[in-house]
Amino acid sequence: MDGNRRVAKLRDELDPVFASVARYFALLAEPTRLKILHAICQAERSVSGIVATTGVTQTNVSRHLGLLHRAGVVSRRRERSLVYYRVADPAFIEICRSVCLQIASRIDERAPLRDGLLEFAARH
Amino acid sequence: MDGNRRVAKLRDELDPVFASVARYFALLAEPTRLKILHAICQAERSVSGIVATTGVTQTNVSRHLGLLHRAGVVSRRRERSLVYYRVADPAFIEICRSVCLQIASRIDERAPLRDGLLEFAARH
DNA sequence: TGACTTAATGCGTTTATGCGCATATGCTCA
DNA sequence: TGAGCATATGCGCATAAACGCATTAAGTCA
Repeated sequence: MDGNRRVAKLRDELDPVFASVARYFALLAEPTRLKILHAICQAERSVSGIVATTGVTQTNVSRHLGLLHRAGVVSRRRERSLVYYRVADPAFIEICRSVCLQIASRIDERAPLRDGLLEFAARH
Repeated sequence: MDGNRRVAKLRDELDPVFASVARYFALLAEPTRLKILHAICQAERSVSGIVATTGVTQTNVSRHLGLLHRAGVVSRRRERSLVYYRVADPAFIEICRSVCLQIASRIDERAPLRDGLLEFAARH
C-alpha cells in the first residue's frame, strides 16, 4: 500500500538527524576525551601541557584533539613550536555541566563519586 | 619524587567521574536509541508500538529499552500483555534539545539537515 | 644547515557494541 | 490448562574505535 510507504518515508526522514546528534554525543562518550576537555576548559593548553597534566600519552592526546578539532569542538593556535588548544564550543561545557549535575543528583549521597561530580560540575 | 605521585593521585581522582559521564553520553551516542527515545518522548508507547513507528526490529527495541531502563532513563509499566515505556528523565530531553539546536546553528542554512534538526528540537 | 623538540599519523591488535537469528520467558484469554 | 501473542535474552558475527609502537612531519634555534 502507498500509505505504508508514506509512513516509512516520514519515519526515515529524521534518520540523518539522529545520526548527526549521535555523532555529536559520541564525542563526549569517551573518558579520555572528557579528561582532555577538562584539562583545557579553564584555559588553553599545549599538547605537551595536556600530556603532562592528564597522563595520557602524546599519541592519544593528539588523536583525540584532532578528532575534536575536526568536529569543531576545539580550536588550535600555533605559537613557536607549541600548539595550543582550547574549547571553541561553549555549549559543550554547558552540556557537560548539566550531565554532571544530573548524574550527581541520582547518586547515593554517601557515594564517593557524588562529590567528584558536583565539583566537576561547579568548575565549569 | 613524592610530588609527582601526589599530582598523579589528584589527576586520577576524577577518572571514575569521567567514566560515569562518558557512559551517560554513550546512551545518547546511538542513532537507534535516539530514534526510540524520540518515539516515546511525547507519550508512552508499548514495545510493539515503538517497533511499528520506528521500523526497528523487536529484538533491538527490547535491547535498547532494557539498556535505557537499567540506566534509569526510561521507566516501564505493564498493562495486559503490553509493556509501556516512557522517558523517566526529563533532563535527557532537555540535553537532546540543546544539542540539536547546537548542531543546527552551525549547519549551513541550505543544508536539508538543518530543518530536521530544528523541527526535532522544537518538538521537545 | 643540522640537531633537537613538538605534534601528527600509519599500522596492527584488542576490545566493545550493535545487529540478526533463534529461542526462552511471561502474560492473556478461550 | 493450553494456544497464541508480546517481550526479553543467549549466541555468533561484523564493524568501529581506542590504544601502543614506530615513524613522519613541522618548527625552532644554535
